[in-house]
Amino acid sequence: MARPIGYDPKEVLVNAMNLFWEKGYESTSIQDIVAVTGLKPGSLYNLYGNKEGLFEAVLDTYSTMNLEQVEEVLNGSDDPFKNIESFLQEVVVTTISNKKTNGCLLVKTLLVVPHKDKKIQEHITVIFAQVEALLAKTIQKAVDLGQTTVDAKQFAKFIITTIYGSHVYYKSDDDVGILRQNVQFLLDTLQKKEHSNTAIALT
Amino acid sequence: MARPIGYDPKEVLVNAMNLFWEKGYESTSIQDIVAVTGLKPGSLYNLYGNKEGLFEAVLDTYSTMNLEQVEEVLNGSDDPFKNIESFLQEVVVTTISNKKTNGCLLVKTLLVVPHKDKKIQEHITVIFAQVEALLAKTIQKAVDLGQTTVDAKQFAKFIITTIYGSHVYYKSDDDVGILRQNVQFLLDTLQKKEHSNTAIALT
DNA sequence: CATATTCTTGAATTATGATTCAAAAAAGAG
DNA sequence: CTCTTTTTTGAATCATAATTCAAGAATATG
Repeated sequence: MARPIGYDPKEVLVNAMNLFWEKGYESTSIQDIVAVTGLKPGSLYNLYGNKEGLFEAVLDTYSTMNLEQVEEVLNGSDDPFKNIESFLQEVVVTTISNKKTNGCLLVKTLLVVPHKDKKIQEHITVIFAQVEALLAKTIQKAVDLGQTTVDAKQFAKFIITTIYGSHVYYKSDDDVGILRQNVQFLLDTLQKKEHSNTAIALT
Repeated sequence: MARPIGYDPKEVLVNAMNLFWEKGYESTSIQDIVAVTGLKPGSLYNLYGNKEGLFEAVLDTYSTMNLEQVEEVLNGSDDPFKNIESFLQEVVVTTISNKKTNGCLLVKTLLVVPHKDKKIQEHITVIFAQVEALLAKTIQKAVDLGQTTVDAKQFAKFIITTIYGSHVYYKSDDDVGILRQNVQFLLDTLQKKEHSNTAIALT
């Protein structure tokens, strides 16, 4: 009855996402989006209303992908401490492989999106809170098993803070050592161990 | 012999700085700068060449101000551990009072400035390294006095990472508690103490 | 195969913002 | 008071980018 869409909406969003991620919201033009997605301006505006709408859809794509990955790692085994360890190592690996695109899209966006843009800010805040909640739940499991004695909620916040910070730090100094070191400090603190001075191995 | 300049160059830079800080580089137009500085476009271009040149001058102003402050606190007393403590508390206070302007201008800029802009990126990297070096020196003093046993350089990096991260975290969740908590974790780790669960008092 | 419906196209429009430049203004030297 | 030098002005220009829209294309249904 009607002309069907001639593209994969998922693919469009992933392509747009990668571009926004690399160049940032302000520096990415609709022309750029047209170039990477193949869709013409009219189609894009038809689909998403405007640039901001497209960006919100991109944020959804990004955060869904991330949340799924985090959830998978944090529930990877029966051993919560191991899962936290895997999560932290995963973060290191991801940060390194994201180098070109400058760390986390959400962090970047949060710091930059103008104040007016409450909608986007709140969107991101909600996603952050979800990741933190997942992490806190896993830490609590570790506490229940006697693997650590930290305050789960507090320590989840501390971990998240360190991850944010690592993204920034790595951007200014791309020495992989810092990433591993920070993870090691976190694990040591979690276990109240002496800091070992040896970086953890990467998988 | 010639017409003298009719403004205070320092004041111009501080005004421009505050605007860039609040709105970000891309979202600040020359028109905006004209509005807050009182200088007309022609004068601005005369002085700084272009928008990027102006921004570099702003970065200089910002980092000079910051470095001076950091140096002052870290050399505030004969007790290096106390000085580190004061520094961390100072950071908390500053982060809170900066709320409106979204954390550190340098962090924000680093994450956002397009790749091409190597000059600005390197500029910021150098400043970061200076702060870190100051911090490492103070920690080393503490080590020499037997106040702590951490690796000074490593721990300086960890502190810096946490500060970056706090800026981001606080942006998404303006609960002051997180800032104090993170500082407490750092101090506990520095002393290898049990984490106390009580936030440090603000001055 | 005609038609209704929805999707696509991309040039045209509108908006915004960086930059230039020729003319005007200010000050001191002679 | 005139002239030289430097600064200031701000409208005009140039550049870029967001958004619109009328015409064309594709499909399924009757």
